[in-house]
Amino acid sequence: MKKPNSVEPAPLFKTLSDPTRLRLLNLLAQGEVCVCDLHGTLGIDQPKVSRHLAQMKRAGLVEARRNGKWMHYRLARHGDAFVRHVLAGLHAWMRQHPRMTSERGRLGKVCCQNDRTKGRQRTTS
Amino acid sequence: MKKPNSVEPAPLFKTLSDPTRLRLLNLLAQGEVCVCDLHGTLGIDQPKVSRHLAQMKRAGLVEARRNGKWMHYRLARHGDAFVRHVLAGLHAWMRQHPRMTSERGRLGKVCCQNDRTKGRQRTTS
DNA sequence: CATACATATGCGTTCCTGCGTATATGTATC
DNA sequence: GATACATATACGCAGGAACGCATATGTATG
Repeated sequence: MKKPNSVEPAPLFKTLSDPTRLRLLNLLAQGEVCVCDLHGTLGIDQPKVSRHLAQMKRAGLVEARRNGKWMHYRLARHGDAFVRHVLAGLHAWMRQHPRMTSERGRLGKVCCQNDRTKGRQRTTS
Repeated sequence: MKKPNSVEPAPLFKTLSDPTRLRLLNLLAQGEVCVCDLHGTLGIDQPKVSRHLAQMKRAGLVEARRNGKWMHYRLARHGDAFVRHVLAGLHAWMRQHPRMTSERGRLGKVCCQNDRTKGRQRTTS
């Protein structure tokens, strides 16, 4: 089912070459997040968020789940070793980057209060 | 001297998002190579090779050394851990990619016969 | 210093990408 | 089914990236 040879680095790097997409990936590292949370946390227009998510979904970097009106996005665990390697390095970088860490911290104070039964907990209980 | 925090992933990924540049990096993994060898091996127009090399030089991925009329390019050992991580993964991928391996093999049958005293040896002595 | 060669760069064009705006789709509620 | 809300997409535009071509720079050699 997997085709490890079909993964070309150039398109992957292209997908990762946009700062907005990296900020989204950074938030998604926290777990499953709905679009309105991403939109609210980063202060980015909703259509812009949607488009970038769609692009990353096409690239196989994220997966989506519908829950009522809300779409929840999460990181896809990718089958290709090279992709996993790059993403692991990226997330390590993000973990120690002040602004990225700050944005991860801001997540959870915004928007839709639907089910949080699974996944991350809100800091503001 | 180094500024590890100044390395932004997005510009790095953008630099790596072009197939031609990846093919050049692949050849440079063999050691120091002059522009005419890159040009001849890959069958890419010389101005195109020069421009991509210049871009990667600006990004700190390669370094250049002049030897008479020839410019020799080599991979730069980058100070930033994240950059090194990504490049290591990339080169590992290239090592097991048929076309990339083939192109590395073709290197050394072309162009300028200037000093090879240091660095890789030609297969065609 | 004129020539030949290796490399770099300027220029105009074409293509791609990301954006803002408006609107379409999809879902729940009344 | 009409409304409200969350999300996705269509459209036109503006900036950027890569390219082909011509030419400039830089270096050795006669």
